[in-house]
Amino acid sequence: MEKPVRTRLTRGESQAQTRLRLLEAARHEVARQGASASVRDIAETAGFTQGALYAHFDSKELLLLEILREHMSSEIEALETLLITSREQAGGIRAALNLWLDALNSDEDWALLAVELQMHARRDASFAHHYDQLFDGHNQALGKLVERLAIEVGATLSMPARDIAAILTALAHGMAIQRRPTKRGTPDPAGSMIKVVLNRLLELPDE
Amino acid sequence: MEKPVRTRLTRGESQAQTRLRLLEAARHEVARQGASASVRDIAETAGFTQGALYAHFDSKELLLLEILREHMSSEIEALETLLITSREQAGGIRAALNLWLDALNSDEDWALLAVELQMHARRDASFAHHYDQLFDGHNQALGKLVERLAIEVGATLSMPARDIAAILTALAHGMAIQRRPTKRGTPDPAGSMIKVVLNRLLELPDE
Amino acid sequence: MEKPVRTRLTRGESQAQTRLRLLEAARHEVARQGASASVRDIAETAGFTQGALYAHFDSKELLLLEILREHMSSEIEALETLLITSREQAGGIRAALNLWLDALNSDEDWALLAVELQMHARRDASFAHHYDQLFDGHNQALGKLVERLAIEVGATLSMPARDIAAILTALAHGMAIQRRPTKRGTPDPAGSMIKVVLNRLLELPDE
Amino acid sequence: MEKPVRTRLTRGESQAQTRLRLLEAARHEVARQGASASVRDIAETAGFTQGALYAHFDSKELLLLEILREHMSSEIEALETLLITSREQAGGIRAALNLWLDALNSDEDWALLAVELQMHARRDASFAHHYDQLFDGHNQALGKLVERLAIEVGATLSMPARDIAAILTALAHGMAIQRRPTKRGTPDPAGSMIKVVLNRLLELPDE
DNA sequence: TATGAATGAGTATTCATTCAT
DNA sequence: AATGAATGAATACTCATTCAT
Repeated sequence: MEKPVRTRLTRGESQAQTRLRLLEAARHEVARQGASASVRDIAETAGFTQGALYAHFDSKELLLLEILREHMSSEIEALETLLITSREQAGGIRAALNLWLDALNSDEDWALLAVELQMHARRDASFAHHYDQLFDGHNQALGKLVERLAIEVGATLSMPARDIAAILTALAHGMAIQRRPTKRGTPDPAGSMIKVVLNRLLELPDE
Repeated sequence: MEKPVRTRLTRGESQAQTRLRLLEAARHEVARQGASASVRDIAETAGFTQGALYAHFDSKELLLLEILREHMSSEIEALETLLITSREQAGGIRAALNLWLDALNSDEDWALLAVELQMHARRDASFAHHYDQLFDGHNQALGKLVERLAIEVGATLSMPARDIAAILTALAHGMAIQRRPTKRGTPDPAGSMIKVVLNRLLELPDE
Repeated sequence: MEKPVRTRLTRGESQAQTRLRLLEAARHEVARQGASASVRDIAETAGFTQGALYAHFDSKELLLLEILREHMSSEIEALETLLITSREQAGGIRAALNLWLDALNSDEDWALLAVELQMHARRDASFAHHYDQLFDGHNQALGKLVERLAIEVGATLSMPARDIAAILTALAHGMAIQRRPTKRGTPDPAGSMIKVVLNRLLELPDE
Repeated sequence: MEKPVRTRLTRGESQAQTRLRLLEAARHEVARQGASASVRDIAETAGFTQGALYAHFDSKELLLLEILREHMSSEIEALETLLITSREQAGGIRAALNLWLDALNSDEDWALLAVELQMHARRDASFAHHYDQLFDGHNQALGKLVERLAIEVGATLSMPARDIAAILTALAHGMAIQRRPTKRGTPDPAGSMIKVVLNRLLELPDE
């Protein structure tokens, strides 16, 4: 209709911007509707067409995997920060551990997205390849953090750190799907259970 | 497949038989395709029409819920048996505990079905009502078993038995979706992890 | 399940009773759901099976036609009574005329049923045969009443009485489908419009 | 049917053309089968898929409503033209009035479509919203025409013009569903009845 | 006479994906 | 690079009707 006047983006810039807007829209729609958000909705929210979406991502699931990847990496980063700052902070490592687990457990929406992609991976071998790569990377990173945490609190690991990481993830996922949508404000009982489990695995007494 | 010997079935018998064949077919198809198995496939496998299926079950999900219910109740039964026989057997309670957990964890297909129905319950409030009822019942029964087990092994429970049951279920579900379809015979690493977690929660030393 | 103890009905009595209960149930369900009430619902309400229903009526529509027939004949009867009693009553024929039209117009549910059966008759020639027979009979009876009414009030008919009857019916049906389900107690504007039309056709002044 | 000459359509043109073809097909199928024409049939007749149909219209009923809307607006237009040209023509206003009513009454198929959508509106509140809007607009426009017509013929209105419009519509609908498919060429008796009614409501003598 | 299990063809609607422009 | 119209196959579910018992 109207001729848009733009401050000339280079091809690359514009391409990257479109991609970002698609990812942002996907994040928004997945938060609202879960992984069953439709490609149409995501594209519309981004202000683009479905075709544009497919120009940037080979499938709906690979788009969702991308936003999961970003979330996971920022989660790891946050945990690292927490681990570092806790040393210098009041309350000591124990308080930090609590914060850590709360962070791990807080993202119900993300856990559900991960579950749905994991289920999809079971059915689609080619997608499984991509998913596993992401999962393994995340699990390894989480394992390293657990290791550092154990050293920090002077705990002995009763099993490989990677396995503990896998347990924590499984537990978070398993509890996320159990949870019925709760009243806002209600503290989530899943959180405290996960804490107890980790304490036990690190052979620490409960609080 | 087989030529049925029709020694004149009464109406009630025939109805019950149809119902059983539908449940059997559902079990088979769900094992193959997961909960996304279509009503058409299930009905066809059973050798009936879709209409017949709906004459016996109000919705696809309620049919799947039914087979999950049967499985859960036979699982509880098996665990009870295990608990009783272990007392009199060699190897003592520890060996029994291992068997117990293996049993809990071995049913990957069932865990996946439970996960899919749980996800469905999140989206459909009326189904959630039915699902929750089943889940709560199962969790309570499992909790009671955990309690008896703790007494048996002389362990102290660090949290309500129901919570431990919920954790075990969450863990089994969470690990089931992590697993890729594996070669038959491969021992499943998830099993040993769950064992460690339960040991820790019961404050028992690992083996 | 249980063996019913009955005071032995003859075959004919029991048959007639079943028929009556089916008709009664049909009336009830049609009042609730309209002509789209399902055969299953009707049979269940009657306490019988669908098969029993088909033993008594050749099709769903012929059952509905039957209850429409009964209603129409009792409607004609009521109008005749009204016509007779009005002569001897205070308020004279004018008051009676009003009552008459209110009666004609009051049965929204029946009008809707008639409309749905009429639409069905357009699509199904064999049913049309039955329907037309009923309709023509009713129209003729209504026409005769209009004639007597005209004599009673000393009016001149500007067209064949049968045509006036057809117009009244068409108007009642046409207004019934225009109406949205209204609050109970709200006086229906359609009623007064029909009155004016009849007054005009009888060349009477409005009130 | 015809070989389209593709002088390169713009996207908008092509979209509009598809829409038109769908509407055209809907008109055709509705004329043949009534409002119960299936989405599948309509889409096939148009030469598209069901999906394409749903890309253009939110539901089957909204598509049908659209073709009813177009018909109603062209009907109003035709009546306006008739009203204007009648003044200057031989036969005077009386002849015009006859033509007018014939036009009003002639479209049996459309009346039936309106009836079916009206019945659907009774069952579906959200559709009722759309339908009522169309109906009210049409009724108002028709009322204005009745008013102008009354002035033209020097008649006094015995009730609000809108009510007369509603009566005419109800009568046309009510007669349309009464009618059995007639032999071509047979003059429709419904027409003359409606004429008499309008004459009476305008307090004009019959011809 | 009444049963009720089973049929089978039907319905509207949804969706990720493609491709000519 | 982005469009967006169109695809086509799949989905759960409904219903009047039949028929062996």
